[in-house]
Amino acid sequence: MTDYLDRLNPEQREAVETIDGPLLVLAGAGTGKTRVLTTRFAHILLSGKAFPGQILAVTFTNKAAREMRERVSALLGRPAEGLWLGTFHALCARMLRRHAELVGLTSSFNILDADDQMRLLKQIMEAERIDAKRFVPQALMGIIQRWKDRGMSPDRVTPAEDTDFANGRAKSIYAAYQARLKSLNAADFGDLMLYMTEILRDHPEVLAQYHRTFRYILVDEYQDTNLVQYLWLRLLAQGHRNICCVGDDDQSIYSWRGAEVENILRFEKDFPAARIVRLERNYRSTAPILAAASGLIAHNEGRLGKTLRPGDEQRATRDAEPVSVLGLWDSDEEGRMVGDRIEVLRRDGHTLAEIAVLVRAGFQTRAFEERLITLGIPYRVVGGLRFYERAEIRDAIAYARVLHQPADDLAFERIVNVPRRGVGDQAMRSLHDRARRDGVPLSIAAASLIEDGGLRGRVRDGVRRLLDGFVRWRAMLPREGHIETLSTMLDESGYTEMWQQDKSAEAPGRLENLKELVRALADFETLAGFLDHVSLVMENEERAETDRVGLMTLHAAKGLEFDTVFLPGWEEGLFPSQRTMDESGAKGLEEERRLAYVGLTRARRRAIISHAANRRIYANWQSSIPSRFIDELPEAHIQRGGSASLERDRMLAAPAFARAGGSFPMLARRPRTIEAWEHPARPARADPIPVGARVFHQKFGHGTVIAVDDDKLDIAFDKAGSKRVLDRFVEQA
DNA sequence: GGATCGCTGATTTTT
DNA sequence: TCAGCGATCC
Repeated sequence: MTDYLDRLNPEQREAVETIDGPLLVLAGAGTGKTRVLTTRFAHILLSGKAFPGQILAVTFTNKAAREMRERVSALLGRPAEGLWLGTFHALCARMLRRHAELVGLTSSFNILDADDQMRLLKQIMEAERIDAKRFVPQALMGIIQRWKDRGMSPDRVTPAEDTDFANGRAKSIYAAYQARLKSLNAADFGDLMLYMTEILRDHPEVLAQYHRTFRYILVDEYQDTNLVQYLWLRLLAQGHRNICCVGDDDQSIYSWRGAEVENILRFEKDFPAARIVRLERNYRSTAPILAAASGLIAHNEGRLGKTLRPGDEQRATRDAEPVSVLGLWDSDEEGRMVGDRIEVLRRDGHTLAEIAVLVRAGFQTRAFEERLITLGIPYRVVGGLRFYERAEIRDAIAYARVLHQPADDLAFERIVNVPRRGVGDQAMRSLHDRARRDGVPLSIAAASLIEDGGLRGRVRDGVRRLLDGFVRWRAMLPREGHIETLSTMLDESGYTEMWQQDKSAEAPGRLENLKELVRALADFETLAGFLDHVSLVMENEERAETDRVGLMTLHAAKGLEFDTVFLPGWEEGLFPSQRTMDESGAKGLEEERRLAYVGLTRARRRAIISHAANRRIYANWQSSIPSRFIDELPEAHIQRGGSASLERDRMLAAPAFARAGGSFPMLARRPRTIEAWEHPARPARADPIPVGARVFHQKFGHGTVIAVDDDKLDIAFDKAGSKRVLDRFVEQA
């Protein structure tokens, strides 16, 4: 009965068996976090402490929720049903449907996606006559979302929290935006958390009800919670105080999305007498990889302090290769290096799906894609545009939304002129005016405009055909079912034909996606069920288990693992990203370092870090220096190599090069060298530059040296901000 | 109302 | 480099 406990190590076992009272599990990368969470879940059920419906289990991603559900079912030996297991947002949506009227919505409220949100905000900013050029709507959206992340409805935004965006009108636009959402009976993602937290805070009877229901609370990826999620959890946990949070402060990489690591740090304060269990035995990576990752992350301050060590020393050491650090001439060579090595691995019988290339920013994947295409190596780009974010899918869903909910103005607006029905700005304005005048949805306003001649000619005919269509499709729905109806609707509305007529290269793919969407409908009983799913589960269901190399950002790689991990582009400015450092300073740098740590700890057996001396950024070449993170890796566990050798250093040091501003496009097409090289030995500078010195740099101008690290200088440039550059690129002013 | 031209600006994005 | 947007023209 309890043999599942035998498979755990002592710390894991403690985390599973400490059922009552607050518990914080600090789980390093690869220490069996998911196993602990799922086993704990099953253990609570199997020990008879609670029924499935009395456990609240929260994750961040749908994937994590699905995984937990599957693994709990496996442990129980039967499907786990009636669970409150899901993402923060899905759980809040479910709760909010019950209490919607408390915040002025009805239980059938719509959940808007990013696209709808932006359109709405733009409309409001336009109405408020805000110059969209000076104040970009995206920026305000970001501000509003951060407010929501911190649990602030418009009336709670204090002057101190306000920004000077749009001359101090941000708060009032926020209020208008919220009002508009309510009038549309809609909530955005942030609202799901915000409203539910407000309800729990202001309605003790509702809170008491959930206290009765939830005896145990489990939280995954606790380091990623934002303030409103934290408040929500704290309210719910006040009942039985049986809350277990699992997280890793070293893997907190979403602060720019509002996540606050501080939530972990204050757990003990909020829950006195909380038990803390550290999981430090790593069963994933080899000893050198762990040593490199640990050595790197040790450079961060303010950690809760964990040290990863191999769970199985023998296994982690056997045949373990050091972490490779390769210095390359330019980004092209880096691409070739990665491609060539993947080819070798493939020839040696390695599974491609066990290889990943992890980059800092999305655009970097492109270079590797091109290389892999040339070599004929199958790959998959993880992330990027997701299925439900594609235009054709969103259009089709908008059709479905109008079908389901004729009053869904945002959806109606999206499709009324797709395919073209001659509805332009002018007609749109009439529609809006009429809708406002009569206090009716756009579709009703359209009907009334056709009736009294407010719309004429081609526009009238087109819109009339559309409205007639909806009447027909709605009648068809109960008779023929949602699958048949949706596909008929897409055909009869002319939407399918629009893409059939389209001559562009993407058109066939889009038609394929539409078919896929109709297929996906089969998984749902009703149209409503499907629509709720798409708004909450915006993800691309991975199908076809083909063997492919993974290309993705470091963020997208969190939670995944691979035998071999390539980590290209470890250069100052790119990684750590200059922009992060400019915007968030030392804190930003630490988050970048955590990102590097996440990257390294994805690797089971092999990690290959690389940096290029010259990188093509957009149109031109830029020279760059190795990332400071490379210097922070413990030398004993890494192996340096690469082609950017003595020759390069001699050239970099040459005065002519420095005078040319540090870039030399004419040299970019240097003949390829096969992996030779040892680590570049570099000539010391004859006249060392001291801290505080005034210096001049060809590209960045004048500045003051604020720190010296070997041959690298941290310089606060008067105009260009602070940067790290090689001493040979500057001269004392 | 719709096509075309030219300018701008460009991380990370679990829901 | 190049996509996405707004301004401009038909």
